[in-house]
Amino acid sequence: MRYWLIKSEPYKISIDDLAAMPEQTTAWFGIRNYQSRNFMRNQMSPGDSVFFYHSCCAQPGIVGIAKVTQAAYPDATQFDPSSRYFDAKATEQNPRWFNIEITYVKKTRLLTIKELRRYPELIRMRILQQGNRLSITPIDPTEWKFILNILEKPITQVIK
DNA sequence: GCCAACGTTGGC
DNA sequence: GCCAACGTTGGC
Repeated sequence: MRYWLIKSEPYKISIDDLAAMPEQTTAWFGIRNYQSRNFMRNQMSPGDSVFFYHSCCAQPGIVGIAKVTQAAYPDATQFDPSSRYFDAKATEQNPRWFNIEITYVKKTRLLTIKELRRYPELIRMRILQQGNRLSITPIDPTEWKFILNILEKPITQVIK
C-alpha cells in the first residue's frame, strides 16, 4: 500500500471530470516519461492512494483524492497511429508504455503549491523541488498523513 | 508569454 | 558513450 501524487492539467482531466467518468474511473494513459512509467509498472497497485493535483493552471495544487484500482497494463494509445501518444517503436509484443487506472474518491479544498511550500514538514516533497517535472511522484506516508490533516482542518486554522 | 530545468534524441 | 540541440514542463 503506497501513496502517490498525480499531476493533471485540468483542461485535459480535472477532478470534476474524473468524478463524472463512467464508474468514476479512467485509465491514466499518455504518460511518456520513463520514471513515471516505472512507478506505474513496478510499484503502483490497487488500493494505493493518490493525491490528485492540478498543474499548468492559475491555481496549481491538490484538489482531491483518488485511488489506484487497476494495476499497470500496456497503454493502448502507443499502438494507435492517430493518437498524439503514438510510439512507432512500441509493439504489442514489446510495449514501451503502460497505464494504471484510477478511481475518484473525493474532492478536497484547493491546497495550493504556495501553501504546501509553507510547511517545513513537506519541504522534501518531490513536486516542491526546483525543476521537478515528474507527473507521478511517490508520497511519504508521513507526508500523506500530514497533508490529510491539513485538508481536514478549517482553512482559517491552517493559514495565518 | 517567459524562462529555467530537465529528458530525449541523434550525430559523431 | 559523449554531448549539443531540441522539445517539454510548469510555476510565475
